[in-house]
This record gives sequence, structure tokens and C-alpha cells, in this order.
Amino acid sequence: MLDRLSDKWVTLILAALGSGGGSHQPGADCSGEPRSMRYSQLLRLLVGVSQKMLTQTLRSLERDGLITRTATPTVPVTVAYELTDLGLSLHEMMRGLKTWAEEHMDDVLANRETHDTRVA
Amino acid sequence: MLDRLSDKWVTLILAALGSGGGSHQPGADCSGEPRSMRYSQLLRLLVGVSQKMLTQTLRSLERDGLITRTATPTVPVTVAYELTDLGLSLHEMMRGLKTWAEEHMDDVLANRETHDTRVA
DNA sequence: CTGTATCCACTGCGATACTG
DNA sequence: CAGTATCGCAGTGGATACAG
Repeated sequence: MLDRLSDKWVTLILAALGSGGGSHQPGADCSGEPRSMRYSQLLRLLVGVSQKMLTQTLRSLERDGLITRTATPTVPVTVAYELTDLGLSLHEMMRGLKTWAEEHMDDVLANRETHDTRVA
Repeated sequence: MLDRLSDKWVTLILAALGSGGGSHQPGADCSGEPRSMRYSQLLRLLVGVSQKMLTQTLRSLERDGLITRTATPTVPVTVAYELTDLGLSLHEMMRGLKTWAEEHMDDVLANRETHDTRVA
């Protein structure tokens, strides 16, 4: 469980889906947006993720009921991923962490510098 | 940064230090407790951690200014680890996550079961 | 007691190639 | 487009032994 929550890609996918990808047309009404994203969108957005990890992580999140996978049988196939309520609530938690990270990143970096020079 | 925050042992050490180890004498006054813990205490408390990982994690946390290391030159040496204010604030964040995990663990497990049987 | 140093097994992950 | 399958390596972490 802890392993799942503290997975790098889990965190990033949640963030991506929760913050709603930039897939909207200019001027479109995004209120109440379900914030769904395509497979390829995620692949592009999460720079550095391999197909393997993306698929793997997506599957585990679906299994855990944090996201839904919806395939519409167009040609070629279209697949949309979306946060469930559960996933959304987790995302809210994560946002708190993210905020903390952004606020205190400087402190941490400063501490590292101090610590390192004291050693060197 | 993300990697650091989403490290298993980081999370657990923070939890251990933040929740104050059970190192108190019965009836001792624990209010305003600095919640410090010894190396060996952590080693015992965090079941499954190797000396290597404990030391490594402790060092990185110290470097980031999240914990302090205090060695008192008794014989044998006594070393106490303690959360800094920064570390404490992170711990608070983590508690939120922990709470979420405890509240929704059941849902996740249920979803897994449903999902698995549907596949099988 | 509180570490450091070394070795090594394991596996997680990336890269690549292929399919519906 | 949205995956699955396979291979191979690198880095992570465990076990062990040693030291201040």
C-alpha cells in the first residue's frame, strides 16, 4: 500500500489527470470538466515515462479503483482515462504534499548546500 | 525531490520520529517532548530495515535539514535523532496521507477484489 | 552502541520489436 | 492509437563482516 502511494509515476499520473490535461480548445467551457486524458497524451505529458511503466501504472490504478479506463471502438481505438471520486480525493491529498514541496524546496536546497560545504 | 519524498524509509522514519517512539518511562512527563530516538531504537522499530538503508536514509534526511543528529560522547556512544521544524511540518503533511490511506484502504481492497474476479 | 565497507543477488526498468 | 512481449543491464538494497 505504501509502496503504491509512494510510486513516482502514480504520483505524476494522478497529478496529470487531476490537474486536467491541457487538452482543451481555447475558449471551451471547462467547468465541471471530467478531466479525462488519452493514453498518448499521458505518454507525451509525463516526459521520461516508458510505455511499459505507463501501462503498468495505469493498470494498477484502475485495479485499485482510482481511475477508470474507457475504450470507445472507433478506428483507431480511442481510450480515455479518468479519475474516480476515490482517485480525486487522493489527488487532493497529494496536492497538499505538492504545495509543501514547492514551499519548502528552497529550504531543503539551502540546507543541503550548508551541510555539504561544512563537510567539504 | 519527488524521489526523496516518495521513499519508503523516509516516510517510515518520519512517522516514527513524528509519532514519538515509545521510549518514555511510565509516568514521565512527555508534554513538549522533542521526540528524539536512538539509532538502535529506529532499527528495532522499523522492522525490515537494514543498517545500510537506515543509515543512508538518516544521512539524507539530515542533509536535507529534516532531522538533526546529536551524538553525546558517552561510552558507548549515544546518538539521538530528532525532527527539525521543517521535518515536523513535512510529517504533518504525511499524516494527512496516512489518514487518507487508513480511511480508504478498504475501498481500494474491495475494488481490487471486484476487478480481479471480473478478470478471472 | 553506532556505524562503515564490501560483495552480490535480484529485479525493476528502459529499449526494442511486434500486434489488434 | 494503444497496447503486449521479450531481453538485458544497472542500480538498489540485503547480508555480512569489520571498526571507532
